[in-house]
Amino acid sequence: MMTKSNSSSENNGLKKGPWTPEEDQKLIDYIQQHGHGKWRILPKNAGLKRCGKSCRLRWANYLRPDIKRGKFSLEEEETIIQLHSVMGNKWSTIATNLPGRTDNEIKNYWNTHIKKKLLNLGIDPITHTPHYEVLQHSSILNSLYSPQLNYSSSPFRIDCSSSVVNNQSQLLSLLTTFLSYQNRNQDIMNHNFHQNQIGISTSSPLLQNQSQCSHPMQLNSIQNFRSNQVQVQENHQPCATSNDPLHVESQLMKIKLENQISSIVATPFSHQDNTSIPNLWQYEGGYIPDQQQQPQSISTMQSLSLPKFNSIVNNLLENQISSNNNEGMPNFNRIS
DNA sequence: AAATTTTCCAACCGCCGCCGC
DNA sequence: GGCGGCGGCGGTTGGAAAATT
Repeated sequence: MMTKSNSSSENNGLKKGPWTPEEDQKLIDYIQQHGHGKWRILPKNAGLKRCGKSCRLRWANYLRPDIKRGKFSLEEEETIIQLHSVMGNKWSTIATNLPGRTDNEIKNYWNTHIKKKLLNLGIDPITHTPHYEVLQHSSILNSLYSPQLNYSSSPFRIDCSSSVVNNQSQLLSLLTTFLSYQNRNQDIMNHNFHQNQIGISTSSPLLQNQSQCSHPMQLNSIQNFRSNQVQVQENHQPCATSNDPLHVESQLMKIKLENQISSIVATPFSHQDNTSIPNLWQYEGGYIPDQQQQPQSISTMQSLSLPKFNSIVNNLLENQISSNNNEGMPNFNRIS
């Protein structure tokens, strides 16, 4: 592959551009025999017309035997997002937490895949916080964040220093979980309303054409906050009604997210060690509605146990779905 | 089938910090 | 302390490959 300058371009008699298989072999042979280091003198000894820097890069990013190739796994992707939320563009540090991946590879993957996904979800890839417009449409997030919204620095920046949600990376982990569903062709939430039970199955036909529908959250009338999302929404009009399975799916997804947020409010994040990555998949349970539980004020949810909160949410869900006038976004605000 | 556009990534560049002199 | 060489890092980009028209 021709990359950068033409392969014949030279600088002080040193070759630049893509490496040939012959050059690769020379480098491999030399390093296997003598080890690496002393990159300045290495190319001369190895018979390569390259600068040391080029050799080091080729070895570190491509020829090293312990490099893992191929598609990034879901877990790797989540790890990258997690770590990036904590340390920003520290690609080499992030790479130390992903065995076999190079900083260059992670950087590329971030720029070509993850950044776009986050943007599509309305999450700022730099601050890892939802864009304000997203928060506006999520009542529980709203109730948690409204008093702390900080408009002075940036319209998208959220002050997460409050005691209610005291760890930004936790919120991120939820959103990451949310995001990860987008690409799961299998093992995504199913809508099982039978016998008052909402569960999760390992496969669902509902989101099979995700590439067109993008994310449930954006199908869920969290709209008009990004032009590309508006476009997707317009291309998929049927999602906007309560009878549409995709709409139901999106409601469930939203509730699952809010459910997790509630559990975090109840159990503040205690990890201080940045190298410790919370398990994003620890919550895989369904929701068991408790019909006796009455809806309560969102403001009291901070002190609710998770099962109680589940039942409240499910009562809400039942009410929302049984009513016929809930086009678009479920209106949780009415009980607050 | 061909032309055009978009996506992707290998490799480059400039900068920075460390180390030895 | 100052200087230069080196390794390492992060941002950027040229062009191949893939996707779209």
